[in-house]
Amino acid sequence: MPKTAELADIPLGAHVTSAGHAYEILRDGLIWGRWKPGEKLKPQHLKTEISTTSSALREALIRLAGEGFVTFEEQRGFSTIRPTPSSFLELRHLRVLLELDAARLSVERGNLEWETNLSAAHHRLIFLEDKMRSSDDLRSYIKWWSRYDGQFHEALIAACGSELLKQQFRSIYDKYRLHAVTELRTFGFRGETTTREHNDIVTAALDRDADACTAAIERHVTVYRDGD
Amino acid sequence: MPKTAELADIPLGAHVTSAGHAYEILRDGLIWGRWKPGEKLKPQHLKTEISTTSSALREALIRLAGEGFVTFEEQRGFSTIRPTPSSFLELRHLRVLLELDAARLSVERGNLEWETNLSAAHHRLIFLEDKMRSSDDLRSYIKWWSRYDGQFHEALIAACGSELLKQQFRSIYDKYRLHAVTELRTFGFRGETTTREHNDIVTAALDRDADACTAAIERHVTVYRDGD
DNA sequence: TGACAACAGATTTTCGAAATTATTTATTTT
DNA sequence: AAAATAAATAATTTCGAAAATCTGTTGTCA
Repeated sequence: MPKTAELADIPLGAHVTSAGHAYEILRDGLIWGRWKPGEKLKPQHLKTEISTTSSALREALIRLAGEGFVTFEEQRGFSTIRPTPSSFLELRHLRVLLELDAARLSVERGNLEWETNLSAAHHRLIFLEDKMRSSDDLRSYIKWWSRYDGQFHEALIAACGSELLKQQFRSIYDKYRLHAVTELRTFGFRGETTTREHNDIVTAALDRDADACTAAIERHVTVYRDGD
Repeated sequence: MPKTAELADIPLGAHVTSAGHAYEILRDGLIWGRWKPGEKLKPQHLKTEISTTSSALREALIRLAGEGFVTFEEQRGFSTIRPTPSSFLELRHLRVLLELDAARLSVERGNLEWETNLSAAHHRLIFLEDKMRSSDDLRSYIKWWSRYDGQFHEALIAACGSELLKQQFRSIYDKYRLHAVTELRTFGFRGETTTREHNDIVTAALDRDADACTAAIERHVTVYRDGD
């Protein structure tokens, strides 16, 4: 369990290069809404916020544009993406497609180590969810919950046997998270329901019931049925 | 039908910036095996091959690394990816996953314009395949066949309703193509079989038979069953 | 008023040289 | 000879200023 001091902020990965560092800062800031949707990201401007040079920022922004976290147009620079209901649904659809496929493979192929890691990730997640239900200030928990949720879903698909599939899932999941942050703030934490869903997923996975597992994931992800 | 002169080379998209230009050249070169697998791509070196500055090349390489066409490690630069049997299977698996889903949606949602475009793309493709069967020098056709095949599969999924899904498919398809180029050179053009498979796909699609269509696609893509 | 050109300010792109870091080669030590 | 160290070479990263391009404003003309 994290100490209180650690709960305040998640440490970013250590990076040797300044461009790599700028990339981490920007990526984190983008996911957590540091800049308004559609806002222009000008290297010259950002170098006061993030203390580095505009060249390093440009390089980081190019990488983020490739991953779809920012948009880029030749001669007119970078902007944050504009989350729309439609882009949210597209991301969710792709997330479900990838996760169901990967989870099915994982359930079929996973060994004891996979079970153990999944169990551990699940335990850590529901422990935090328990804490959250008995707290009135959720904001400080959201980042950690988000991280643990991500690690849980990664543990679930870890044994799918395809590095590419895992990598694609992670990329989509992170962009989905960027969109869902808004929703999390609007609708709040769903508490016991979420915990029950996570339980269903793990139970089915450890029972090696791929159909039940994928069904549980789909229920879990598509809770807000806003016009699929 | 392309003129002979055009057949020799496919024109790259016009770009305003020199980094964008370098990106196009590099991407095309990577797909068509201009550099050996695992070969280091050093900006300083490349600027003699591709006449531009090392900075522009670095920027282009960063973008290509983000898309997975080259690998990148901090402090030790860029290299071309090493196609392995395993990475080929992973790409193919993901390609099938995305294309089946997108094609099903397209078949369900496509309108008359979709039908028309698909029909056109198909016509152009089988016309070239006909020519190829009665030719003894296939090498000059491969690039064009590859392009038309890509356009055909894009036309097929065009009506899926998700820009993100189409974009992801394209990215995976291009990397799949990079791998398949080797295979195409090894096994050669499969001729009549391929044409029949393309026919099956279009027929099912225009019949609005999603199940038959996805089955036909899967047969088409997973022809070389090397240990899935 | 509206269309258009010229201008000014801001932003993006280009470029290459200096600083940093990795890699290879040569030398010394065990 | 093998391992460790040092020097030389090569590659990567950083940096900022100049060039090119875009954007918004002002002024002119029909």
